[in-house]
Amino acid sequence: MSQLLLIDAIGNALKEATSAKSDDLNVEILLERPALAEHGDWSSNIALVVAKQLSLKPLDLASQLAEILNRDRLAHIERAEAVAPGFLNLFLTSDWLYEALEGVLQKGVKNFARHDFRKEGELEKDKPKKDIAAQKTLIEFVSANPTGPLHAGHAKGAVLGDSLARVLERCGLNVKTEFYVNDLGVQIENYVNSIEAKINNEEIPEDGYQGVYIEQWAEEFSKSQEPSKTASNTTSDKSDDVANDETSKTLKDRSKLRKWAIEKALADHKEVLTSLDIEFDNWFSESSLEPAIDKTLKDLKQSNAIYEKDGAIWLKTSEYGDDKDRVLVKSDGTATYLLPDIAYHIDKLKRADRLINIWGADHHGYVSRVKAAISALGQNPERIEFIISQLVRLESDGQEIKISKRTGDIIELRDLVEMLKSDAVRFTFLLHSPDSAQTVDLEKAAAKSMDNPVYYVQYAHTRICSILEKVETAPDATIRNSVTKDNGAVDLTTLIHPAELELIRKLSEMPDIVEAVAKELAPHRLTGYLIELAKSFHSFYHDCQVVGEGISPELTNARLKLIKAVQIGLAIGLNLCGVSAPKKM
RNA sequence: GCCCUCGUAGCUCAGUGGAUAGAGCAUCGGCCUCCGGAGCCGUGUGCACAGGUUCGAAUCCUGUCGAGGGCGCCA
Repeated sequence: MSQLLLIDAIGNALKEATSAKSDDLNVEILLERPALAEHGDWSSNIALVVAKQLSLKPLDLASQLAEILNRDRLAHIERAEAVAPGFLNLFLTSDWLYEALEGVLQKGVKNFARHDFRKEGELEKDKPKKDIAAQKTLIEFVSANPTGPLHAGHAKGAVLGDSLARVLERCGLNVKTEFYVNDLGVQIENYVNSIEAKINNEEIPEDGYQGVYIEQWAEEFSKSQEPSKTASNTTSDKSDDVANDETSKTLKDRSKLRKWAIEKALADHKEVLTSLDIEFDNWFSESSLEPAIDKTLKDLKQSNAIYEKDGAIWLKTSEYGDDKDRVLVKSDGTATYLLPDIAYHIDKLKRADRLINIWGADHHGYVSRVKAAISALGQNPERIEFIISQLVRLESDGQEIKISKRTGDIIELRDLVEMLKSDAVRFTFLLHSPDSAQTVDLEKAAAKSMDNPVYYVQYAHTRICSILEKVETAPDATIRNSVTKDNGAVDLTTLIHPAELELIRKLSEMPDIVEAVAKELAPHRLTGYLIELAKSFHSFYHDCQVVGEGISPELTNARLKLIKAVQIGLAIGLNLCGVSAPKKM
């Protein structure tokens, strides 16, 4: 049952009811699912919206529309009802639910709740799907500096970005994910200095990195340099060392250490991200931008967007809404972080039509600067969208966990995954809006209890698998044989229990939810929906036995179809969250 | 001081201008001869405050108060 048919029907009724005056009536008819069952399956506010410009009373118009719809007796529409102050409520016959159920089973995990926005352009008003589905979308997230392990603060951006990419992909978009590696600049030198200091048993410098990993990695590096352990694969390095004098040897060692340290951090990032089932399509190295950085500076100069003051080069960001101008090149001749970042965005704009950046709230000040630079270079800043994720607060036993980068007192992402497990990390951090300053209680998030929605949802999937297994392995041959195989005809009209109908209804909402997540870039709506779907299933499970004595084969077969469809929905939803759909728990 | 985000139930949070503002947890009380009780059902309380726009505002606008983040020739 397509909403389009209903919208069409209302549109025709509207034309008929207002024939004389509706020539320039240019409104979009929207349907919504009323919160209350007594308000029907679908509801439209169209009469309220257009009444004024037609100088009619909303309720009168709605009544007229209802009359026309009832008179025409369209398929699937049981009745239409006008209700104060002017809503038009549609009640559908229950066969639309059975059709919806069949549709889920036909489409299966592969195609249910899948869209192709590139073809579905006509429905939207303010933001056409075709626009959303620009040819290529590049979504950048995490992008932590390669100066140490990822920490708990990176979790939200990581799961947000990855799940969003999954959802956009399911909506037919060409999506690529990217991790920007800041492997240039002072923070890298500070990092290398810190490891070097540890190697030489010296104090870590003032502006260095303090974490315990520095010591461990220093040790690891030292070990890797011992000839006995590296002889097999570093012969070229050895010969180089022997051939050179002391100074160049030091430089060589330094550059070797830098390379090793960056790769070490990257490997560490990849490892923990993989444990969260996150694989980036591209790891983009800042150092690969060096030629582009010069060009960007020249282009900015040509655009008259920069000037010199106090020996530094400034970008006129204040002309584009920033509160002050910003330095691009410091008086010592080195670039600030902003310059390569501009070059990076220019590069990305060449590779994709639409950019999505997921940044932590601590970087939001950069939004206006990057946009300013993009504008100055003649590009459309609207092509870059930012999701600013508010900082997550961690609690343990109700006490906030203070983190301090200075002292290295942080919770590594690895520890978080170990504590909560990947599924719980992903679901928990997807639970709330990026705009919400979410508080995560570690004990609660780790608990395998009712407190923890991820297990509640997974448990629904497990229960379904358990029932299906029971049927397939039933010792009673009559049960096994009475179950209709996938292609057989099953009478779904035996599904009349409120819990059954509610479950189908909830399941049928899923395509809309997936679409909304993609349009609003709001994965938390998906986790919220999955909790609702699981709740509907658990209620059904409690009220309606699928197999057993006293359940007719017809009913068993219909209910089996129902739970298989729900299984499809749960599997899709969990997968979009990056969470497993287990058969057993 | 300026900018961004937020302020909804005791707590953690949903709520694309719509109808009686919802979940979970916590509290209290029910439900296992039954497919996995990691479950189900019931039980009160709330839109920070003040204006405005609108037929209709938790939602949009303005102001006040409060929280977090930012405002560096750091990243």
